Amino acid sequence: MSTNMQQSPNNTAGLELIKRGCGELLLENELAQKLALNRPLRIKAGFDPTAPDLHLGHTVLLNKMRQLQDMGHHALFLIGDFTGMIGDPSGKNSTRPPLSREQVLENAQSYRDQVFKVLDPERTEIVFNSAWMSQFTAADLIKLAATHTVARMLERDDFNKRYQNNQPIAIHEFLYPLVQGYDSVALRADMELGGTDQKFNLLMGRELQKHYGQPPQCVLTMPLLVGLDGVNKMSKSLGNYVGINEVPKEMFGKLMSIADDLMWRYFELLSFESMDTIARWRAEAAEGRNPRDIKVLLAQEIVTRFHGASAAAAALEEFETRFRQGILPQDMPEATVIAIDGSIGIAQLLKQSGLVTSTSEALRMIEQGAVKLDSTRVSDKALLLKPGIVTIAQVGKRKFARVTVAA
RNA sequence: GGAGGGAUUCCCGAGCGGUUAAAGGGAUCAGACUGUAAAUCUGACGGCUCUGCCUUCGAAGGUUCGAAUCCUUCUCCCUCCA
Repeated sequence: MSTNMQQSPNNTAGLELIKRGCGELLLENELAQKLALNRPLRIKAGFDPTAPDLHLGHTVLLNKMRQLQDMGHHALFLIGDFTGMIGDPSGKNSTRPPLSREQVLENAQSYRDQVFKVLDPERTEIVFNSAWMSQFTAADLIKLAATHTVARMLERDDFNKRYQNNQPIAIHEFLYPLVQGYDSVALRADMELGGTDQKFNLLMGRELQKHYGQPPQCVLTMPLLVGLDGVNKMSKSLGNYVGINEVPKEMFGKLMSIADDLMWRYFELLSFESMDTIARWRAEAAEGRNPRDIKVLLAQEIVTRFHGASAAAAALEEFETRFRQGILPQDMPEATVIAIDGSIGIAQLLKQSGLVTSTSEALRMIEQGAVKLDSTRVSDKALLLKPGIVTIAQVGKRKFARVTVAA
């Protein structure tokens, strides 16, 4: 892949590369014209100001951004600290409390730490929309709001759904697409990237740029990655995600937990393997090759990307010994619990060591046969342990702790 | 401003005076099985000093032997009319 604009004057080839894997490109001929200008294009992508926990879903977009950077383009990584006060209407009708300046900066640093695992820092500019929005006057805002009608806003799918379902829509939520669109004006963006669910907002940027006398940005949407549940889009709040900062064995295990059928979608959106290779694997699976083994390849590729090959190999090995052969992991959390009256009940021990969240849960787990001490199943709910004991406590297949009982 | 409808345990959603910690589904967790933390099946799924006790059905009061269920006020949401 070329890293220099001047070396890749072939715009047709560039256009094809840009389109690969994307959901939709609007408008293709406009982008061709922009590419023909032979200057680095300003590529915008917006992100929440909330504490980032970037996951594989984000990397679908970031990988595309990186690809564009490698073609010589300039990434505008927008942190929506002003829009964050609104909160993108998600149908949950919850507005977020505004973050403090310190929090925003802290989160921005956290973005930097994570996002440069994918993006090229040399070609990335991090910007905050509060920079221009905090200068906005009420009059400016009214002028901005006057550019669009309520009916137009209600075209947006989630607004429409909520409206149809008699769910509330606060007026300020209409401002979100407008402000996000205005960001494109302020940044003079040539193109904006977003998930397919962002299409409305991205197009709003086009409209507003025209309105403010700028050439409209192109819009490139990327498909949303389905979460581990196979149903909803991958998101932190739904807990169905694989974070790019997760330790190798978690990352590996989570990827192995996806349904067999779902892995093909993951291959398409996350893998750098050629489409031909993926198609071949798919055919092999259809002919009886164990899908588990192919899923391992996916998990290995992703873990390698973020942690390196040796970490990926180690994660695989641990996975095999632990789940196939049922051997205890090498490293596990340490915990110390206090025996108050000369001994401690098993339920208290599990609760205090953090393996369960309540004594009720501890008792339930014992009833269900999930609790083991030193690999021996515990069935006595009233079991007492004396100080001085060190034991490996286990709840289910995945929760362990080396527990010391202290007086 | 007027009339009506609604707020239930993580989510959706039943219940409409006692047998209700509250149906059903989803999510989650556990067990079995297995080719994996897949799939499938079974079970659990408020808390605690756990054969019992305590807290929960938007909030606060009230009626009653007894309320998620009835009454009053309040908060929020939706619909229609203006």
